[in-house]
Amino acid sequence: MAALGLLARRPASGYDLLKQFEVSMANVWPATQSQLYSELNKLADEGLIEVTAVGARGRKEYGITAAGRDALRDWVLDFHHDPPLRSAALLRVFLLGEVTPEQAGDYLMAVAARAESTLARYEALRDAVPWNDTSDTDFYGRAALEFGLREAAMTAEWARWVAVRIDERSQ
Amino acid sequence: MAALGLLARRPASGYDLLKQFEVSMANVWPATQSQLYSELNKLADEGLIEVTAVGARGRKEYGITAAGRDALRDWVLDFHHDPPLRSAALLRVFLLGEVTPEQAGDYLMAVAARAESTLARYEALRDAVPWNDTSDTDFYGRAALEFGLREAAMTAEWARWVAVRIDERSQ
DNA sequence: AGTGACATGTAACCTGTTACATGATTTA
DNA sequence: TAAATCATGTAACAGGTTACATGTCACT
Repeated sequence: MAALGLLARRPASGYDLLKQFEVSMANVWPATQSQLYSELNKLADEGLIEVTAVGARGRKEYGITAAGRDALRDWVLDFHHDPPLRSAALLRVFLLGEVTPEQAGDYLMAVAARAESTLARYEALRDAVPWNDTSDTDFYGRAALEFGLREAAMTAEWARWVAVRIDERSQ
Repeated sequence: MAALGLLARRPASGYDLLKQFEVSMANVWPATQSQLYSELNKLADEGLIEVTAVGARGRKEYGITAAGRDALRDWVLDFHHDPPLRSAALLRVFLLGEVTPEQAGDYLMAVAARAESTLARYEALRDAVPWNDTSDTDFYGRAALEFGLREAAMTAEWARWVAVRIDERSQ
């Protein structure tokens, strides 16, 4: 669906999309090259996209069809079918009793450090990108970034909070 | 790995684990019956768990082995191999430009409402469970719950924040 | 005797990953 | 002309899902 979403903005080849994924959606929806090409063929088979131009080196430029745009709109507004998330990070927390309090504390401080470096990266992105509120792409990209910012800050605070409690408890 | 973690606490059968998953870990690591039984056989093949008792109706009770405990400790402290998360919910936000501002706003208010009901559920859980800080299981379970509480609150606030901005922008 | 809970497993299918494979075009 | 980039695809495998399949034991 991510590929369909990008093609809704403008036509592109698999190769183009791959690069767009790297810059704009890597944090949200990572996709491998192999996956993307088979996804494009599948979307084309279903009539949601179509080849709009053929270029050099076998390049196929795809564009979204009317049916594709309908399917995308349906998907965007339907959040009931979201797969339940499976968080290895949280599962670890459940199992932290298996290691010493020192190790558990170190682990949480590492989690906090990672969240803080993610936060710094997102802040840099927020400050570097000239967001233009009149563009939907910019506006909603900024909204998604805001989520990332808040989540990273929350995670770092939470990890330090737990680390402090582990420390208190182990004395 | 979740099964291994539960078996580290006490021996259990696949059937027992299935019920434990439903109550204690469903929010973090959902698992299907089919998956669990094949996982148990795989763990047994690898020598990380072993059958400690055979009961009626073919019941096999598994216990963690020394090798299993080592593997679990390694896994718990290693957060580098976490799979990158793929968030359908955030991808939707990126694509919200495909629908009208009204629909986008409704969508975000629905996200907020869902987060708030999750929050209420977690708060009820927090207040209902008699947490005993001297038990590792309780302590770390409480820490994981705290994450859930903060995440739900953050998500609800964020969704309302975005909804307000959509509203301002569409006037 | 029948129902419900206990208890485990297999088969078909889908999605995704890594690694492999191939070739065309541009640029230094 | 060699290297980098452009461009797409296949194969083997891993992990997960749904649905199917099977049988036992306790209780009424």
